[in-house]
Amino acid sequence: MTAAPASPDPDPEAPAAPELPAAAEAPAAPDPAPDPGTDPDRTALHAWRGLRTLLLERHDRRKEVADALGMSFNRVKALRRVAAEPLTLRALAEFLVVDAPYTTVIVDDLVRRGLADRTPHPDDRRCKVVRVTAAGRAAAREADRIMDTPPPALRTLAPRDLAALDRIVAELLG
Amino acid sequence: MTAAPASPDPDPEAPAAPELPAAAEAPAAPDPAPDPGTDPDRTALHAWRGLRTLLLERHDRRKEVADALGMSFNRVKALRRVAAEPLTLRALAEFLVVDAPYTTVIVDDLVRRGLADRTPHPDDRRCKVVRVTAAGRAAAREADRIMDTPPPALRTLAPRDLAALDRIVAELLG
DNA sequence: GTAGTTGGTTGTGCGGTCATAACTATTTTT
DNA sequence: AAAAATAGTTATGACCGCACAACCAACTAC
Repeated sequence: MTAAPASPDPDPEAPAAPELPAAAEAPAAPDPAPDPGTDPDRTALHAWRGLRTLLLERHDRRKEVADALGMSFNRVKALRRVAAEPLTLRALAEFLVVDAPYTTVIVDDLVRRGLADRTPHPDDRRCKVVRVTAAGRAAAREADRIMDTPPPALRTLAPRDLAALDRIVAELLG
Repeated sequence: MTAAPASPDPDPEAPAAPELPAAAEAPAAPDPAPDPGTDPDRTALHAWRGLRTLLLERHDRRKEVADALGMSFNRVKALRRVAAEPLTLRALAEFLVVDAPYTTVIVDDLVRRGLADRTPHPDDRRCKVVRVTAAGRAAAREADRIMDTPPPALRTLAPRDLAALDRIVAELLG
């Protein structure tokens, strides 16, 4: 754990950083989208920005899970895949969209952490099957737990709204 | 542009990679969430996973914008910030949550690309103000355009649903 | 006016991501 | 049986993100 290199720092006692005189211009970036209004495109933009803020800024589970497990998100992704089902290095490589050598590196890392092991393939002695260990399964479960934690506000949403959201999201996914 | 190291490869003529015999076990990870049902927590989980899929997998605008502009997403973030409003390196560092030396590196990069320049601060000769150039403003606009592009399905949603989604998202953001 | 603080730069280095090349051990093809 | 393909490993090395240390210039406070 390292100290934050730059905090939001709303300290009212701070010596006040030098501000720009703000040369009477356009009012600089209305980020939360101009106005929902009734125009569908405008509303879509507003909703889209809101969704991005919610998922990418407010609740960045990738970062959380990487921090919690002390490994990069890609390792977590590999671990979860392996925990879901033992697979060959080749299959893992395909899943992660990386080449074979790097897959070896990734699996080496998981093995070194005691989260996975390599076992011979029953039918093909060239292959190795990557399996999760008990510790790995626990870690993967923890990862799942974090990834699957919705924002608190989602769980306290009015049931009708929650149902509507779920239905709409399903529709958006086709 | 490099060739994809491993494609999804659903080629039916391929020699068929060695599959595991699938040792009659639990049915391996029901990822799209078990069932919406009527349980609020279950519905919340389902909706949350759907949102993550939509935002993080189907429409990863960060990757798109980085690819389109040929720079890392962090550079894009810096560029957009600078384009919104000229600011000092210190302020930019705070915004990006990186330390001062790395901020210098980032700004150097933007300057080298012709997207920004450094100008003296009117009131404090220690400071430098980073401003966007014309090319930088164009690049930032392009970045904005990509980031602000909702999934097509969102724009073709029934107006009632779109309005509902927008309202619910706003509520989730507090 | 000297001391301490702040803004910025340069240099160095660590860890992560990832590819290429080269090699071994198998399996498949002919 | 020889040739070709496939699974995996072992270098090696590139690039990126980013921090830390050390430093200078300018501003602030005593």
